[in-house]
Amino acid sequence: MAQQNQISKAVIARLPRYYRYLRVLIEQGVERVSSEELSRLMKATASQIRQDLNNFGGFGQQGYGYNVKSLYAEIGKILGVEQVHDLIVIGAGNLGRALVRYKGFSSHGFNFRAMFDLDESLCGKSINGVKIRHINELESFVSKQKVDIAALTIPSEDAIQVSKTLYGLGIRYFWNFAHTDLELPEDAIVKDVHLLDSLLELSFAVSRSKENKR
Amino acid sequence: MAQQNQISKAVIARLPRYYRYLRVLIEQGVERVSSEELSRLMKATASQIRQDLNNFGGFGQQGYGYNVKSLYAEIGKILGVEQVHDLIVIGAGNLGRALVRYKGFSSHGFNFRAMFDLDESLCGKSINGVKIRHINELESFVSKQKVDIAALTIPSEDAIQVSKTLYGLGIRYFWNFAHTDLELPEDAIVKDVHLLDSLLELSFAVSRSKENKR
DNA sequence: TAGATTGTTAATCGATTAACAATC
DNA sequence: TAGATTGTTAATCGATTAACAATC
Repeated sequence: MAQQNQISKAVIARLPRYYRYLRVLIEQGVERVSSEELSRLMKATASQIRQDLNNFGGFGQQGYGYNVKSLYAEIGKILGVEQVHDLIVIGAGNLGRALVRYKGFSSHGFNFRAMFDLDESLCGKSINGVKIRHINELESFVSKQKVDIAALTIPSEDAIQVSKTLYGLGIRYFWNFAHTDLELPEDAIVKDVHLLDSLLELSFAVSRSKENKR
Repeated sequence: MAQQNQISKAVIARLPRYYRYLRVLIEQGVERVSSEELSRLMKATASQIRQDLNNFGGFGQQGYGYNVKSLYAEIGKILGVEQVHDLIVIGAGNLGRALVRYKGFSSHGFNFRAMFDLDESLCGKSINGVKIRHINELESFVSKQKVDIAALTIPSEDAIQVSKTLYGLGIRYFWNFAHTDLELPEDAIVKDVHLLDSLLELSFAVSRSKENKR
């Protein structure tokens, strides 16, 4: 366990991108790829690619490069794509529904098991086969079913509260779309998707370019 | 212009978060804050906060700290929140509709001007007051209207193609939700929101914790 | 003035890149 | 074997943190 304990966040964040490019290569029927070729494709350095991959073991072969299919499979394994992941979505609004309807997740083992909402009029309905339940069923549902990840698509204050409840019920992985930081103990792992923040970064770039044009 | 030309991406990515915390302080009626207090709140170092803010000029005062309201306003100005940003959304699917319906953007000057889709049966409809047009109206629309940012909520291959078209029409800022990297010249600024990638990072953490439990 | 806290320079840390010996 | 390309160590670069003189 200790070996792969200290892999930096930067490396982990790059893995899905490798995975993506390798898939494209497979679809193109490419059998092998060198770090040099991959680096040109991905606009990274070959050094970085070799360094990154070697965090997990030597997947390549000197004089040959990397076998595309097996590297793809290895990275998939590292990312946990082979396992089934059970998700619930808190908040059955537009964003929550968009997540449940999106086709791209299930092919990587992500399965939405239920949605929860405060709005009674939504309860009982199904989105893409996923039933909307009232938030007061949350506790009983989570204690009976396996839930790996909770996606939060509710307003900030609610997200902070509900995430605490979910933590209390044993959930440790959170996909947070609320525009706030959650307030959870250290061992909770939160992946934030702050849409306004990313839009503001774009806005910064827009404004700056206007400055420069003056 | 040269002064503020070389601010690192890491700093820019942190600005929206400062902005968010300062807003909360304003709402709590807090008048002034020291880098030390803010650092405790945000779980950052006071050093980093002072360093970050000083990229844009001395907003603080020795022995006093920072005035919350004016710092908030300054960061807002830097992020370009004071300006109006005109957006179009390519793809009127679930995600595109969720973006247009979300209330949080307009209060920061982001206005959706139109949505575009291939599906004729959607065209003419409006989502939250934003009209869906056929994709073949894109060129004429963009040449007549001011468009700052294009949000792409369409499949990967389409996103690559359409973004090239949009670039040709003069658009330089892209909010990309497609699960691919765009292929645009250097001066295009792309902010990616790769939902599957972020979910895979969570999945990695889930798998690794299971490893450790064995 | 004394105390507090900034702005800024210097030190440290980590991540990226370069180089090259090992090896297929 | 010769050529190619990895795995890995060393050098560089950039970002974060610490320290402290400047100053409100």
